[in-house]
Amino acid sequence: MSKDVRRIPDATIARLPRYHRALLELVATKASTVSSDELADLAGFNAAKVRKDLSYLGTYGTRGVGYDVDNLRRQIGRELGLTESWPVVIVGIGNLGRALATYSGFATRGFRIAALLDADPSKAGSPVGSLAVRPTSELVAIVEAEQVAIGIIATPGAAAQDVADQLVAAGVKSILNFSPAVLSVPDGVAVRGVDLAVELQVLSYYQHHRDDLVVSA
Amino acid sequence: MSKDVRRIPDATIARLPRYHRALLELVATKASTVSSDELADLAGFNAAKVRKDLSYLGTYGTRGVGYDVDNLRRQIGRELGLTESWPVVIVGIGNLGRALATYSGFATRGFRIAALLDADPSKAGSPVGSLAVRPTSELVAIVEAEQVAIGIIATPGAAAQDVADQLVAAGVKSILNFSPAVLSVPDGVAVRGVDLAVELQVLSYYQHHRDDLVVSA
DNA sequence: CAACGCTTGTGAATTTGTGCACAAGCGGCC
DNA sequence: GGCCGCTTGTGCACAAATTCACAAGCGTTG
Repeated sequence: MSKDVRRIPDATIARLPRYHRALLELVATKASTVSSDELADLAGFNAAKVRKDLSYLGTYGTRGVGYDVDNLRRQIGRELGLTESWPVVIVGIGNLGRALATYSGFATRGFRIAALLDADPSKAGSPVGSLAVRPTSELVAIVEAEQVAIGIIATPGAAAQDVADQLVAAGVKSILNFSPAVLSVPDGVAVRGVDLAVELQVLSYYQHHRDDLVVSA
Repeated sequence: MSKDVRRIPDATIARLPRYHRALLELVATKASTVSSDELADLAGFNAAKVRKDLSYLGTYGTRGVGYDVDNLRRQIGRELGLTESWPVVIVGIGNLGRALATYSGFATRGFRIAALLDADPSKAGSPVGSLAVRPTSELVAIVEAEQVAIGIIATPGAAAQDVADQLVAAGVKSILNFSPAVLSVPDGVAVRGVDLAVELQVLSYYQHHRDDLVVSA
């Protein structure tokens, strides 16, 4: 009895945030409508992809005119679940954790930092931005009290799996992992990893093979 | 007259760093050989993908046995161009830039931070880790002196394109962009972007649609 | 030295994603 | 009201990536 479960391709979902951000910029300008071509430019893709991606969400464009900036932004936001800001916890308040805690982009793009946690008791109480660092033992209470669904891991790799287990036990269903460790979590918990060194190594590959690529014919 | 230009799929290249890291861990243990199955576990993929990926590099496994840990690590490192450490510059020494500057993962995985740069002259001279922050005006000199090929942008979005232009003008050929801005660069320059909020928003999508996905039949 | 268990390497099938090209349709203009 | 320019939405062909399934081959054991 499930209606038509509109299945949006993963590749499209990964691009929606970029559209969303581009539209936020457009809102700031006077622009009230935008064409797939312009949006492609702003988001860094091509027009055909933009149209196909947006078509999965529904028919929000007007032929001959383009897309209504404000409406489209709202639709994408709704699809991404950004209608109200998600509370997130950051675990591991080293240099990276501190940087994430003070990153303004989270607040402006749909997220609210509910708490900063660190296993090191000597860090507890010290302020980072407007929040104080709290001991990891308070995790369960915080997650429950604030209905936290997303956790960010910014610990060293060695501690990451342990923290992940605690997050899962506390009821967190989505994890963003900045440590280089590969996490194993039960079904139903989503994990996304960002490994800073991995990104550099990929660049290193293309840098290293630049000349190969030019060779042809 | 180009020999066989072994074209490695982009998707594979993006996974090579994960294999490389898993192998580094294996080297630390006693393990001298590893099967595609184990490696898949450690890197977070599946065995078939591992074997196919590795087959693009050459025939480094032994049937019935597995892959020689040390040799495979060396081969992947060579392919990624990690035989000696690349000098990188970090531009934009805010919270994120500072975190990147002190991130130990870069040093252990093939990169050396050649300089920290910031446009704000009041930051110049202040030490971050073992390096002093230098004004962006020194960029050209540094890139030339140290043969820097990779630049990391950790500025706010508004400054990112400007910094990218300067990096390109200085001769940097690969850019890792942590700002949310979309950069435009000439052909021949590689850009990779990591937008922290984008990753969270993708998680938000799956969190938000968790129930839809379970609905079936 | 033959048989066996184990693991790689890879063709082939399948799934997923991309890009083209054009019909459909809106809005303005004469 | 009809024509025209512009931009969406999408069917289709192609390309890339994933997964399956199995033959090839190594090493060990009796």
